[in-house]
Amino acid sequence: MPGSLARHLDPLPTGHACQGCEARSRAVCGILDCENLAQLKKLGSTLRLAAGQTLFHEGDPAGRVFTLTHGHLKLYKLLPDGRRHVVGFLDPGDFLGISVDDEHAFTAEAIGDADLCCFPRGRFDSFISDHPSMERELYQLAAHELAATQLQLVLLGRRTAAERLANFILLQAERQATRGSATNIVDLPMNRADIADYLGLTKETVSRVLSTFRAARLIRLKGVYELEILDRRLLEQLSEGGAHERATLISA
Amino acid sequence: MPGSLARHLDPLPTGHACQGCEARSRAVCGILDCENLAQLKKLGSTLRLAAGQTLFHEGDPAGRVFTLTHGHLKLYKLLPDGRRHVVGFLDPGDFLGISVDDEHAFTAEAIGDADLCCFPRGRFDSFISDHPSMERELYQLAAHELAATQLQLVLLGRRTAAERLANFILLQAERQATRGSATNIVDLPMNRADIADYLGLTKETVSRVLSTFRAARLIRLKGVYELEILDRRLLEQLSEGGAHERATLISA
DNA sequence: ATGCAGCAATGAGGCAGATCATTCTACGAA
DNA sequence: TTCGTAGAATGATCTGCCTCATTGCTGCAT
Repeated sequence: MPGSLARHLDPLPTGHACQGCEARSRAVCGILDCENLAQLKKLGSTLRLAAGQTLFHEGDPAGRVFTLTHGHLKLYKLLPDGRRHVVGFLDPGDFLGISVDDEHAFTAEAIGDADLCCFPRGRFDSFISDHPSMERELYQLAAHELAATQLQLVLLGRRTAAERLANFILLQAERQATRGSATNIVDLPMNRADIADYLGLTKETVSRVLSTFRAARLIRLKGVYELEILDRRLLEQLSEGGAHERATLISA
Repeated sequence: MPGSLARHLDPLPTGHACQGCEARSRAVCGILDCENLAQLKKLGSTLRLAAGQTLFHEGDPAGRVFTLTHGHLKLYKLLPDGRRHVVGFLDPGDFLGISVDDEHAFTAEAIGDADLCCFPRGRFDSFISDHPSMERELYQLAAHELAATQLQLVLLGRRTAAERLANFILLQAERQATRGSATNIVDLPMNRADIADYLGLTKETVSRVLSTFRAARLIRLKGVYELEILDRRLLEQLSEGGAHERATLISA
């Protein structure tokens, strides 16, 4: 969900601990200058997750906060009977650790291999207390997340399967645009079941709707984990949720 | 959604502008001492809304922030074709104005008559910059809201109509407990259509499920805008979303 | 009281999406 | 190459909730 735009950054001096970090331009630490960044970096450590590995479970004590530097995570909650809802996906640069509670509210699991910076919460908190710009940045982030999540509420509460998927594809494209190429090629690092659990659908419905989109020449599937947007305008109309469009656009 | 617990407050001296404010114990300004509170109060003004009146529309410039001091608001978003989703309800003490954008992300409308404190955003922002405790409080609030909204995502994405309503009733009861009586009497200031649009259902389904609950002796309807919880345990089981329970609890 | 207006409750039928089952495809191991 | 496996795609059927329509209730104005 975090959709902060890439910042322009001064290059780091050679030998800086964060040299070559692919996530810095999008991450909260990106607002720090050289010295402060190095200072923060020293407070934490790095961590590598293998595909499918769990970073933490729902209910675990939330003793650390993270910045994802490479790869993708999914965040989900489980109901007692096994139903699952994916609350969000994390891309490189995303921050993980906005929380009131001392417990994690969801499970975080690596989709592919992933790298993270991690910081003990106490040390991180006192660092941000000393750096008001970071504090403000985190507030902005939380506010931004909140707005995005409210949009997702509307999606889950009131939109059709086709609208949900159109919106998802465009959002995914947009997020990838902020981290590089602004093409119409969209990566889907997660599988169909993850998408389904994110959109409140079943994997079968996701499959079917994507097939419909393909048949209607809205998209082209380039393998399972990648697609190309062919008709952005129509996807946008679907995503906005105009009324009759739905019927006519897709039935054809 | 905001569920902050009531604070213990030192009484205000007679003549204080916030004397007798029913919302102070729950509101963000409640953490301020006498002087600072008076100082904040002077930055803004008060506002009274009649039932059904709109405070602002989605897309309006977000030039002010608010604290609801009396009554109830609903916050909703509209789709182009008229579908509506209620993002949340506001009770006395709730803060309205967490936002990154300079535009309101939803429409805010009074359910009954309502009173608010309102502050120009610029002045409010500089006030909180000068009061780190307020800043932290707002961050906490945003984080709390975010967590509550994520729970709502699961609700809308993965729960049945009965589970949604059981959860809604309990949540409503809980919020009222923080502002006074901890009884089993629950006020529903909003009408069935509002509840439906909040839970991603239709008003008919809300009606039907409430009737089912009544028939199953889970609740008693005391007029349209008030109900009594008769079997909290069963409601909780439903709300948690255990599997088979659903079938057996309600069919009887 | 009577009629009216606004919700809520209830009934009948339809449909979008779920569920269950099968086939297809890609890919890694033997 | 063949086999085996996992996920995706597709088909067949079912169902929970929606839609549309009617009835009932409560409060208010005449």
